[in-house]
Amino acid sequence: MRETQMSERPTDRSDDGAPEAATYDVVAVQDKWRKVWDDLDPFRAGSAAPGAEKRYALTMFPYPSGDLHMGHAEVMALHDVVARYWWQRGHDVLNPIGWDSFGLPAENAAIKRDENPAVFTYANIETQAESFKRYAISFDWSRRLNTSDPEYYRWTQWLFLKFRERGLAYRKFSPVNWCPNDQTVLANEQVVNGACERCGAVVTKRELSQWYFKITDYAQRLLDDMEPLESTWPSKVLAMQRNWIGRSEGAHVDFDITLASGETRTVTVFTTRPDTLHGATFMVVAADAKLAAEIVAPERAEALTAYVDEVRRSSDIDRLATDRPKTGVDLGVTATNPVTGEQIAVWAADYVLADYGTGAIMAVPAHDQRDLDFAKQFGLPVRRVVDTGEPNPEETYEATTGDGTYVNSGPLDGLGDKAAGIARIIEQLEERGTGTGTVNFRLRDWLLSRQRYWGAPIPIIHCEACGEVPVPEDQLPVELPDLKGSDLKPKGVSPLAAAEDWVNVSCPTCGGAAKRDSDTMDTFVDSSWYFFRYCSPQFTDGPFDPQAVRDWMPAAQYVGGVEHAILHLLYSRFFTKVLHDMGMIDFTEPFSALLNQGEVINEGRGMSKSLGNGVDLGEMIDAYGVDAIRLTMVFAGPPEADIDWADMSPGGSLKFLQRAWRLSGDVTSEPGTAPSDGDTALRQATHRTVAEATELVETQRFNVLVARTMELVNTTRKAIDSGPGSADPAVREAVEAVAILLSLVAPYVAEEMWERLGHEPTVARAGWPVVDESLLVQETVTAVVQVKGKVKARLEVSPEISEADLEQLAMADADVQRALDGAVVRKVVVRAPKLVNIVV
RNA sequence: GCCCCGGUAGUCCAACGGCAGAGACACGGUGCUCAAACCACCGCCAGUGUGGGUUCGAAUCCCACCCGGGGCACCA
Repeated sequence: MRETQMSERPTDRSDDGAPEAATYDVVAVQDKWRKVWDDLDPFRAGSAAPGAEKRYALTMFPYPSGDLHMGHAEVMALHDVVARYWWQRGHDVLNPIGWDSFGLPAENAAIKRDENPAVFTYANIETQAESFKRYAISFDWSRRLNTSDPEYYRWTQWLFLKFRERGLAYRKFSPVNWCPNDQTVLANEQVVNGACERCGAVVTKRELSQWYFKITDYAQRLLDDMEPLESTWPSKVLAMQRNWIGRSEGAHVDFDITLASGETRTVTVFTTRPDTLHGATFMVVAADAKLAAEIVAPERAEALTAYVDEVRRSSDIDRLATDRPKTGVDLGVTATNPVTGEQIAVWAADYVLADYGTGAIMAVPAHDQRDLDFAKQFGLPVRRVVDTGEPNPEETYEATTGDGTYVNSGPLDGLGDKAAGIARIIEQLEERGTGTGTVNFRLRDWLLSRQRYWGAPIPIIHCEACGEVPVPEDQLPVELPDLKGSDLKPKGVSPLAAAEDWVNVSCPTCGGAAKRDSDTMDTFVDSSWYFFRYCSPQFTDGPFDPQAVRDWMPAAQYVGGVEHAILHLLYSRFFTKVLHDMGMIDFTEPFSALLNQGEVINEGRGMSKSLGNGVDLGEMIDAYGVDAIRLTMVFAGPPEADIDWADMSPGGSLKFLQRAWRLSGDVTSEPGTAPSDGDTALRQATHRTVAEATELVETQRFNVLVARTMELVNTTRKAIDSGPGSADPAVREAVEAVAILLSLVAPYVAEEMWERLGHEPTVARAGWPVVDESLLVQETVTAVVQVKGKVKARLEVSPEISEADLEQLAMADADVQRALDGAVVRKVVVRAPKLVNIVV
């Protein structure tokens, strides 16, 4: 990182007694107020005045992998501006904190250290809690929860069983993503570019029997319910979710395949272009799907097996390579095109995905580049059925995908409208019973089983006689057995399976010998409902107290990283809808507004051990103090933009805070002095700043809020040194406003200022200054006179001036007349009281 | 390939379609000092990525392109 001017201590001292500007001792101030706040407990939800509006300020709970880092510092600083602002506005605020404390890092650490993951986990939680307190986030510390506490995961398990009762949790045997490094399966959402989202290992496939949540049942609602979030969620997140859900309209079309045995088998394909059915000249099925093996002609079976082996060997990463030549194998059977009656070849290829649509496609090479590449590779026929006016793809091997006039398409010929073409074909297919209009989603069900130890056990008992038996509710939680060290080593099956005493139980239904399900749940299950639990963390009659949830939810503001766009945020929305359908809540979206903060990077790149460009939060706080670090984070730029720490100057932030603090020592009037006799210009500046600050916080322009506060500090400094002087009541009013504004960002110095101004703690609950509207009214405003858009004169006018008067004044101005130079005025645009534009 | 977000002084960033500069960093100067740091004051630097369009007027709206960052991607 860039050289920063670090002093030994965050305060500058001189060795001799030379005159110097007063500074406060950052460390002493932090120690002092920590204790006071611990006693006052000022942020307890429910502590606002009776009848206060309730606001839920939520921030994504941390994973306890170590101490807090720069990223936490940023997200919490931004989040806390909003939470503290709401308190100042008199709202009742719920600002809870807890830990997402199940997960692999703790388990891996436990294997290394030969201990139980709880040791590492709970030690880190204490470290982070202490750091959060030092960092002065306005949490309600009475609501702490950890997802790894049995009293929490009891309800995670309970929810799983409720989902299962509703048919939303089920087990199936199918190919799954397998991380060979973490030795567990992964959800689709956790596979990024063919690699494990957590560890980066290349993901392979396995066939396993696993638990799934039926999130696909909610695909359409997850899509539809985004509409009201349009103005309060980042469009990027909405776009990513839409993309992930991947709705596409089209048709299922049935093709009859004549098998080698002479039997006929109907295979359904999904297409978004049923209108091009007349151009379907061959069919392709996913090579790795069962279907391929079932329909292949005997003499082609060996070739198919060889091909499938080849495909299996290549990882998803290889498959992602663009411009890879098309590969495939002829299955030796033919299908009947349902509209043309033609016999077309059936191939297997890896460019058709087994788990999208039906795993089989009709290939229309003329109008799909992938199909065309395949046709070219294997010499399959190409037939144009839409004339787009472009060169014929039969000759150019450039597929045309746009609109055009149908040709070679029987009844569609001559039609020029795609929508009509699609509608007509679907109608025809439905009449004949060979197809139907349909909607397809890219979203897959959520695979929730994990073959690891440190998670919530799946509360199911497998009995040979009774099958899957849910653990009775009164036996929840199913607690983890106390395993440690090598017992936890990943071996491809859950470590729980080897815990004989734990896994062998009697069946709750028949009493016979049975085994517990030895998998644990994906930790994203834990985090899909923690924000409900926060509303009543000690509740024992259910996952949450319905009244408490009614009081606080949906969360008014959720702050966290965009990396959860299609993971946590999608899953939480799904959980909320299910809870709604269960009748447990009366809303369907958990988070009314979402803010994605940017990342803290260094020298243009993400901080990482390998780059050696990490910045240590603890060291930064030791060098500059909590307030300066928080201020730097908030002032850096718009909250959603990345912060390059190399461009930041925490030293400058500290300098500003010292400057603001100094003001509080210069105020000589008594606390409670009425400001009405104070200097009007300074009063106007104060009230304008507060009015604007209100707007700025509410529109999340926190960096500008800081700039406005700096401006007020500068103005007040001038008023003290070369204006009305330190005794003027307006100076007190201004400095008190500065303290309150700063309390959102720099709580320690704000508190110190508040005390020096003669007030009792805590400034955090002092209340937002009331704006005197009359002080916002300006006696004169500057009107700009433009000639052809160029400024030629400025006039001081009344804000109430009429358009006619302003025009007259403008035309009479000497500079304007000179600029006009006798030219003919064609038009005069008047926007009283601010502007006149004369067009010549 | 498709979809988002961004491009304004040396740097980080402001600017309801209406004076391009709020704030800060860095830099320079003056005062204070033996000197420096600190502090106070003053100064400094851009016409808004490029090309068109709309408009009385565009950093802002529209179109095309360039550059940077991110997301999705053999999704039928």
